[in-house]
Amino acid sequence: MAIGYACLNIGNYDTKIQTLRLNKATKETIIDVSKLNLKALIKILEYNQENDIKLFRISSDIIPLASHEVNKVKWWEVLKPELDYIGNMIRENGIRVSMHPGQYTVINSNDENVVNRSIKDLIYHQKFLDSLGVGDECKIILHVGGKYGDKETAINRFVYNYNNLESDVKKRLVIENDDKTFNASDVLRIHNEIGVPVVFDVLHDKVNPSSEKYDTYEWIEILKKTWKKTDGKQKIHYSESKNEKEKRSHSDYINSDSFLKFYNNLNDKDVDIMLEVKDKNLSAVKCKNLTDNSLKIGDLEREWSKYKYYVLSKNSNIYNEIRNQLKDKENLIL
DNA sequence: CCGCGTCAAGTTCAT
DNA sequence: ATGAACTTGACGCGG
Repeated sequence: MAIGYACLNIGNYDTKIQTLRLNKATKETIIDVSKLNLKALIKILEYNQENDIKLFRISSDIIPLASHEVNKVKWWEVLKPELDYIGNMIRENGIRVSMHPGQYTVINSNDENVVNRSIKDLIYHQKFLDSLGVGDECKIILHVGGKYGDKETAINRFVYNYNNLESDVKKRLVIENDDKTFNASDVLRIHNEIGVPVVFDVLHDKVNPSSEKYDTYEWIEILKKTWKKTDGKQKIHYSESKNEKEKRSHSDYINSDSFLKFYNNLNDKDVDIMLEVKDKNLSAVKCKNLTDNSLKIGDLEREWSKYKYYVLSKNSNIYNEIRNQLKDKENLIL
């Protein structure tokens, strides 16, 4: 079991992923920003290694404007030394990385141009992971896409376009139940047609449940079967609502009690858990510690002290919440 | 240095 | 109609 976080790292210098705007995009700026971002990724991976975090989602922005037509850079050649270095790091440290294209990547769109751009974007993600030389267990997570008023047709178009993807892309693709349209039952149906593994998203299932009366834990068991041995461990997404009103928004931090309850209820702990939460590595380290009975309070406090001044100065809200969460942990341990 | 309008891109839903 | 939300705030201009 590994617990991970997505894209960004809070509280550590030189870990920011930069973006480029179109009007600034030249061959030179694209390479410069890419190099900076790969340096940031190295820092993040070093942090992950120090903190025993073995699951991480790499930001799609790592290569700026990667699948846009303005980007003609052969980054996989220009940046080969950096990519090799990072790939070695990931393999040596036994980290499982993933990527998650944005909401703009929609392979079931009814607009052919959108589909073509989306395919290009998937190829970018595949090429990035392949250029690191990481194994097939390092996945690209994709949503099914839009409904366009007719779910049936939309699913069929997804299946058709999926089947036409090149096999290098397909071997890394997994799909996820979303918060509005395609629920757990829909993605399982798609799996049954094309064999693509399914990431179960706990929060999405809460806000967009299927008509079956399976609960979270039953769904996780059912969807475990969609993962073949070569796909690596089953992967799930865990997050919590920001509040009652903004149910679909991710919370600033993971609530210790809720997470432990969830974790203890898992029938099979042999699953990788990706947290989607605003405070990123902070909650990831905390949740990992929560599952580790051997951990001492002093370790938690040391961990926390590394961040508190930064977080306090940047975001006192998160500071207070996390401090309270750590108090929870003390109570749980004692 | 800070505030805030804007940023490559698609789709859905709440207001 | 508009804006927010999503995998994610950061860029960069004007003051």
